[in-house]
Amino acid sequence: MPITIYDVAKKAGVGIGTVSRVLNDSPKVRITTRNRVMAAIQELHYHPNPMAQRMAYGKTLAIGVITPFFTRPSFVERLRGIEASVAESEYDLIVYNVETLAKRERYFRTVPMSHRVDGLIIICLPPTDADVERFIEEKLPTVLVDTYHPNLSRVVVDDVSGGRMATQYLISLGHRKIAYLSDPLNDPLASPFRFTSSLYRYQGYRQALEEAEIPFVPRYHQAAEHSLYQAKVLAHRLLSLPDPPTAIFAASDTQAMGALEAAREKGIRVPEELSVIGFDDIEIAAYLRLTTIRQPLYESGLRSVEILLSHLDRPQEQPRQVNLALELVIRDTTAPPRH
Amino acid sequence: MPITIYDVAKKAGVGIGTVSRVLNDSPKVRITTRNRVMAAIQELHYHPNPMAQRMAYGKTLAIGVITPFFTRPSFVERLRGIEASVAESEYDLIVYNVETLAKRERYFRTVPMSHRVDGLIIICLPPTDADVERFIEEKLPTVLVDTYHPNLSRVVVDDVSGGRMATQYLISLGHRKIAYLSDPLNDPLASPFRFTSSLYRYQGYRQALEEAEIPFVPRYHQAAEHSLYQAKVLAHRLLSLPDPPTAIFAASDTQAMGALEAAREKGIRVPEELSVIGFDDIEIAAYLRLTTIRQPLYESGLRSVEILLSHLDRPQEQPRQVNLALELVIRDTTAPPRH
DNA sequence: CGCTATAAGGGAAGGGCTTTCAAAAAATGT
DNA sequence: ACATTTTTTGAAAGCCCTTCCCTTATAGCG
Repeated sequence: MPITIYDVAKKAGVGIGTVSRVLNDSPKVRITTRNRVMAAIQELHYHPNPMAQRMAYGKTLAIGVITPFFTRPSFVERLRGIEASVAESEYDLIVYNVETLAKRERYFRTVPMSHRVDGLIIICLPPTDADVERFIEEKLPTVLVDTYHPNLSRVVVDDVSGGRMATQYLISLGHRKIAYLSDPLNDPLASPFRFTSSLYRYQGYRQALEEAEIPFVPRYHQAAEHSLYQAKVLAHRLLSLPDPPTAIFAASDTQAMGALEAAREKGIRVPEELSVIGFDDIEIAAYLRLTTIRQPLYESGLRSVEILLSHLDRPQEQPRQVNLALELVIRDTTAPPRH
Repeated sequence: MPITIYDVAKKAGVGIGTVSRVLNDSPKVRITTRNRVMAAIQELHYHPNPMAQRMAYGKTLAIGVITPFFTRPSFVERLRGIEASVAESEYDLIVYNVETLAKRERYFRTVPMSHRVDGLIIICLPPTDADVERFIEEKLPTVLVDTYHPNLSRVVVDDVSGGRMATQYLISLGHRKIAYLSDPLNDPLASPFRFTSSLYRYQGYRQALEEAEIPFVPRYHQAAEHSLYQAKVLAHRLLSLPDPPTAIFAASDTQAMGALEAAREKGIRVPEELSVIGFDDIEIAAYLRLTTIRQPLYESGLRSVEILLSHLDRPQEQPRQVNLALELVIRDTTAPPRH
């Protein structure tokens, strides 16, 4: 019942090869013939069957993205960039959402074997060496976003330097009692997906302290599962210390919001009595007038697609790394400490 | 180079038909033969080429979802439900994100013709009659979520009743000066995607007022583009009226947050001096202790997939409607007005 | 005007699977 | 053990494209 290339060929009085050539803009078809074919296509409302095309091409014309995207606005923003970019290409975007370790395992194992996508983008989920070996064995071009593996292309920011940037800024304002509020850094139980950015930001924080010869106070580092609520709890703990910090560097804007909320509950004025700086610059940060380190989330999505498409064109290409710039965005939640 | 069904057949010493039967769990293959084939599959690490399967089946084994999902957390939550459900099926999930009218047009036109998906889910974007005609003509099973068309299956909530519920609750607390804060209701320019829920909630609001014989005050209805910031602006306007409302019903939790923020900026205490009620019960609402009308966002995604899969099994099925329940969630942003 | 060089087009092969059909093998009954 | 039924299996057809090879039409040239 559906119209095939044969119907078009018959109607136009040509062979199917010619129709296909018209479809694929092959130069070797006379303009008059082309017009005849085009007319037939119009008339029959013909649309080539994409599955047959994919079969013939030996490609799936699909790109997969594995992401833990629903827990944090930052993932969604990256995904938004990816979708925008894929939409401009001939590829479809297939989304695999990871919320559990089981699903992570499943997707990391089955997606490469199943040959359902021509290329893969992975957001924030660091693959193991074994995973990567599998990707390469299956010849599945893969690009990482906000995570790293030496054998895969990746789009990253320098989180260490971002951590330093934030901390240095607080120091430059005159702060010396600076806390770092994050998700768990090394505990695979508490952080099963092994997100790494908080750890690197922590390292930057430590570096900045050291450079300024400010001794690190272990109690000033508080970590818990990533959520607004948990962040608020941690901030309460920090602000209840006998010698509370005058500034809090939160590993994400979401966590910074928790800190702001805690301060509000304790009646501590921001930025007069407490400075807060976040990380990411998600949409709501501008609204809250939150000082933060901006990373180009949307752009990271765009760039990852760009790299992937280039790998798809040239399968032999070497992995490459794109570093996106971080930027300090000063708003209203940071100020010099009192006297 | 890739391993095909022929390699497996040769290795197992059977015909390709038999391999295919094993692959598809056909009952008519002897257990001994099946084992032999299985062994060959294992040994060769064979995975059937999905494109060839789709070609042979005449199906794409993909479900598309068209959504404006990146602007509001509620869309993401619905999408999360859809992904979870699709992941349990044999289908892939292809995401089409709509941010502009142009993209809406493009997806609504091309997705049905292109035969890239077997079924379609559309979130919050009401299709026109012409759109629906196209879906039906192309025999593309389609399910709507949070929007309506008589000829398509849909998963909805009763927004009118939700609007009443919210307003009645405020009235029951003793409020009589109740504002409604929403996105534009009828202006297609300001609301190009024709989201309808705010309008229905407004109708419920009006009904509740009428039932309580509270005259409707036009200035108490303020509308602007959906965003936290715009909502704050509107709330400021409401709170600066000569006779300001004692309660604000916001058409979404995001907008309720704007109202809370405005109150805070004006030094108006919530809930003592101002009650605020939202709609949706997105994640952050619990954290903010926001009173709201909960709608089952995640579940709406699950259910839509369920219906779609059933339509895919039985193409002749009649469109059906699933109504999900709304629920008043009382938290800390609502209280009786002061004396 | 005939011959060659080139452009254009027809049609078969191929891609990897499912499914149908007919043949072979096994099971059953006598 | 043989005929008959039932189960199991192999092979071919079909799904709808793209591409390659070869033929035919056109153009160019002497």
